[in-house]
Amino acid sequence: MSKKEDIMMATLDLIHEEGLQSVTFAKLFKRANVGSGTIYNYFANKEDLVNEVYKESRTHMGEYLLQGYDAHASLYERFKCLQMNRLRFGMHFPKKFLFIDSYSFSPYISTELRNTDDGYNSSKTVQDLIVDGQRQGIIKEMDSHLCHQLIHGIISSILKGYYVNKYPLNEEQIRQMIESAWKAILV
Amino acid sequence: MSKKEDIMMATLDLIHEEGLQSVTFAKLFKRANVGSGTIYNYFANKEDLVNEVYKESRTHMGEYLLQGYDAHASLYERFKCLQMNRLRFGMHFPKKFLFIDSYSFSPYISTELRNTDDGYNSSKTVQDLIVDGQRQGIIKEMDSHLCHQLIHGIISSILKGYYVNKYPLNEEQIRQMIESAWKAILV
Amino acid sequence: MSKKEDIMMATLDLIHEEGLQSVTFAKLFKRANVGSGTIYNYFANKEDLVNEVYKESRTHMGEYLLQGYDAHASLYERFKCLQMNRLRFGMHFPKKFLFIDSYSFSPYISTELRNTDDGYNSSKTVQDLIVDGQRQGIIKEMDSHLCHQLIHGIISSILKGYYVNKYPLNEEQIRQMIESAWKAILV
Amino acid sequence: MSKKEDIMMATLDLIHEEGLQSVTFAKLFKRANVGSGTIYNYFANKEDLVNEVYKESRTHMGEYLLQGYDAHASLYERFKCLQMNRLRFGMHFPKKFLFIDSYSFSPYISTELRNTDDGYNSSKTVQDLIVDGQRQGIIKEMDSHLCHQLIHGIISSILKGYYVNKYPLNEEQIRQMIESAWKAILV
DNA sequence: CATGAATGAGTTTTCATTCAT
DNA sequence: TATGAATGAAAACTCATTCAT
Repeated sequence: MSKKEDIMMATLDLIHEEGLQSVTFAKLFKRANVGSGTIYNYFANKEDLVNEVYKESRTHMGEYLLQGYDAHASLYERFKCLQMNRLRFGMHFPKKFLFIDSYSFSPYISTELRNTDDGYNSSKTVQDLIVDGQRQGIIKEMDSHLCHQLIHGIISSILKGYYVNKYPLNEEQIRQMIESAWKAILV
Repeated sequence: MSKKEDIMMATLDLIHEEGLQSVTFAKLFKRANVGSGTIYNYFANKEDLVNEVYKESRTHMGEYLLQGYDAHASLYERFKCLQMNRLRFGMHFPKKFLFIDSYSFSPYISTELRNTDDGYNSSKTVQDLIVDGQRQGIIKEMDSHLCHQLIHGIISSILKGYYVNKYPLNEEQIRQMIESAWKAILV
Repeated sequence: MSKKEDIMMATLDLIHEEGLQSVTFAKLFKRANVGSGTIYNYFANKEDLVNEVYKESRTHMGEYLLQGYDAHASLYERFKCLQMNRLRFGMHFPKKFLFIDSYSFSPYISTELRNTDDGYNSSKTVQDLIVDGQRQGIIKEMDSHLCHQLIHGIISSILKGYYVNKYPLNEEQIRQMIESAWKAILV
Repeated sequence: MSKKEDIMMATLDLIHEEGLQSVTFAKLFKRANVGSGTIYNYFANKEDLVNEVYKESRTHMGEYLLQGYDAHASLYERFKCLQMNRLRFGMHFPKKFLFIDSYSFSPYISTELRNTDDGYNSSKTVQDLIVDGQRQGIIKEMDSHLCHQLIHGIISSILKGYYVNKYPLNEEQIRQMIESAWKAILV
């Protein structure tokens, strides 16, 4: 793995373990096994580093969300695919998921960065799905962003419960959860 | 207003504007219009100050949640009252709500404080409601703390979108969201 | 003496001893007997500190040059007064004189700072003297700034010889040097 | 041009633009368009590089000073030739002149290098001229090195004013300055 | 010879905290 | 109580130099 990746991974690890505010360069270098100057070959400063990690996480999640997505499948199939992917991403990459969740609305992440496209248009895909569902009279009429945020909140809460080991999430339970989220936005 | 209150308000303001990790005492003293030594008359150190602000915010929210609560109303009425209060608290006191939401799990907030009662038993009230609903077979069977977290997560997610101006939140939309959160926990 | 003065003096000393480029804050703090953070209560950074020292030196010299100056004395008397003061300043404050001499034309000192008034109009007094002398037909016709610079170069060279102990400078010798400089600009 | 020359030129340029103390290898490599390791094929380290540039500048000036010098001309003619060459060198090669002037006494330039012959005996030529003039009773009695320094100081001072655009230096003014410098060392 | 990624010692800078007033 | 100058440990950052390719 490249030094740059080492550093980004160590950053994500440390943020997960101790929170952004207690990530110091000293800890970072030790964890990433690089010399103290090395980071400056790749990142201008700490803020830049964190932003890069954020961007990479967002891009990764954006890509992950669309895995196996079939635009011609039924509404529920499409919903299920997207939200299962979201859930699975959170299960496999808890550090990235939590980092995105925690910092997307913090002042540390600039507005423009927050609103930046993740390169996979996953956000637009979800929006389209919602609008489509509303047109068909299946999904409740409401601001599509609001609806998106609602779904995200549900999935996100489920994951947080999973993270603290409140319950296991096997295939059957995942299915139940997705269904539960689906019900929340039906007319 | 007392010096102590000045300091706590300035702390909350700065955390909201720049994030906990970039709140320095220098900024704090300037904003609160007090001398740099003054804080040590009221707080043992920075961590203590932040914990005090956290405690005050939690107490405030706890009190707010129970406004107009009628223990004898129907299950849904009680749910609606509590969650509407939660949503309204978030709308009226964004700094406090976000601070609680963002830092409840940060290492900066001591564990004992995080689990402490807010002085209004609002937490217990919500738990009781959930257990009651499950006993009646209306609310899905799951750990009651987890269920509480699920509801909080939904409301929180919606508020965050609102904070960054993704959408407005009028009476109609508030009603919809409470309903959706309700549906999400039904059997 | 104030901490600020301690720091400025130590700065001047170190620049004199080792040159600007090898003045580090570590040396500075040790020499000035202050804590490492203290400097930042007075100066924004190293450049700011050096500029302040430069300004103070210039102001001091500007004030010194006009000591005992009588605008109604004869041309030569006035010339003698100004240049003797210049020479005496250099003899009593070698560090300041050399610092001004070395850094006035270095890229470290911004053009605007170099051209800044020293607060005593000593520069203008010299210019006026030259123009007056030229009007009277005593001083050679030439650009007055050029003439000023010429005189400065002579005095400055004499001082540098003095600094390296090439000769003593008693009253009689000072008189001779001033006379020598005077001859250099006569018609 | 060879890599070595590229590096030396870039060094001189950067010293002129920002001062020795802020010339970093990073800037140097970029300016000279070479890889960061390349310099170590030609110079042992930074100090060595700067000393090489210094030596080259001194040699160039030494050669320049003797242009058109006629050992059999009159004392004043010889003086004029040498000092005009000095002035013209400064006008045509400001970077080299200033570098020599500014850093001759800096701790960065090794003492032995500073006192080293420039390869053209220009220094000895000036010394001889002075001693000759003193023997003839034309030039003031003083240490010949000091006299040399006095003359250099005058020329240098004039050039510095010229560099910062205080005044132009045309043929007439050059002639005047040489004459003034001459007068300054007469008995 | 030429390169540039990696390094870590050294430097600058920050900032919570103390303490004399 | 209220202050703010002074502090120094810790943090961020720089940069000459090395070395594998």
